[in-house]
Amino acid sequence: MGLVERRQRQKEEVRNSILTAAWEQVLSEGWTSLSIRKIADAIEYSVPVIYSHFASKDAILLEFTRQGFQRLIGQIKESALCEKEPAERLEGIAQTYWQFAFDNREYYQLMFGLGIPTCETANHIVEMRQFSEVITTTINQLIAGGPNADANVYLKFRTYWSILHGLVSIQMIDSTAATNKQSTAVLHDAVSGFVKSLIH
Amino acid sequence: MGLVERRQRQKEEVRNSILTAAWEQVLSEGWTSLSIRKIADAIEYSVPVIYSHFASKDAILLEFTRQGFQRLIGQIKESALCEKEPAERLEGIAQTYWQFAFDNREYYQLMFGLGIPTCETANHIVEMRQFSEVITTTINQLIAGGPNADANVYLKFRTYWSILHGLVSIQMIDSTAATNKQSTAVLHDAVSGFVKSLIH
DNA sequence: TTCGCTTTTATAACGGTGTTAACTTTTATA
DNA sequence: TATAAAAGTTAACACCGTTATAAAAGCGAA
Repeated sequence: MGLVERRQRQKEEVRNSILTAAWEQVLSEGWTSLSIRKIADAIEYSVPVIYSHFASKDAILLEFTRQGFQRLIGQIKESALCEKEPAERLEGIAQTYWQFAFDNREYYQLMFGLGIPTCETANHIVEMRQFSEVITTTINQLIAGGPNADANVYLKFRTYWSILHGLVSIQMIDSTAATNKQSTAVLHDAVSGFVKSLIH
Repeated sequence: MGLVERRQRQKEEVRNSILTAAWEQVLSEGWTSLSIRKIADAIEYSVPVIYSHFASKDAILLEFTRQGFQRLIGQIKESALCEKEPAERLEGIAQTYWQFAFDNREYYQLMFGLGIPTCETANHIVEMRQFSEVITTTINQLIAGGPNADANVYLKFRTYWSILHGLVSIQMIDSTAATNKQSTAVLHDAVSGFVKSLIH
């Protein structure tokens, strides 16, 4: 008798309905006004049911953070496969990162904006490490054999990521200021500058 | 009779006590757990008194944002005076910006972290425009007569600012990762790369 | 089928938040 | 001294996250 299995499946369904209801609220009202009570209302269950699936509101946000990183790393790996040359790969990753941020503003804001993932929470997200790995590997390929072969790769990764994050968040702050074309030009400018500094 | 003046002075004192009480709370517990009620408790007044000085909690946060920009622009102008050469000036401003962010983590997080100042709120802060002006002017001095004299200065400003903000916020996310010396090295690296791209 | 046990779900409360309406006290003026 | 204005307080409203407690439902054994 697949009784316990059916129950498991039903539980899973409720869990998913919680997440989709939460996501709809985030899309229509933003992260700040997301509330457990409104989720309960939307899925037509009482509040404590939510707490039998998630330990706290933060746990729900963490789940979305995880999802966000999963998406991001998926798209980045995909774009990394397209380019053979490390230099072009770094350019492609940058474009993908940028695209992700503005295709998924809510995700990006949760992942890096408010909340500010501390070292503890961020390190618990496996996908974050993958993100770091893909880029670090590419940088390594780029500088191997060059004049900067002895550079601290982790520091270089941080610089690269900083450039991306900085450009994205400044663009998000005043998104009316520059056109999309201008902004991607800035992105290209900054990244190519970084790449040049690595191989010269 | 300096009666109305005395009252004005007393009102001002209460206003200041609100801000200092709020600031103490922020220092000890962070922005998220700052509350009107706790402020009222600290200054030994009832809650509505606070609302006779500030229209809302956001108004209090806005006041601190203003203060933050005031400090930042003050320190930046000071450091800009030290250096005559535009290239070194940009280096100095970057160091000052970095220093400000980590000397005043709470300010920086309020100004750029949570909340994410939208274009509307940010533009109402006069000091923000000054910030933009000082840097834009310096960039202009740097590229005038060079091979990039026709570059879009505003875009270049955005790139510069993005580099700074990116480095600072990534450093804040995992502040245990790199030593201060390494981080300022990264800062120098990134900024000098930017400067080179402007004059070559 | 009915009893009892376990799982699931709901009600209601606790302590907290920002905000404001209504009331009281103090203060200064005519 | 009466009166109008200012200052301040109490208490409420409508929320929030979280949880203790009670009710309902589902299921196995008698």
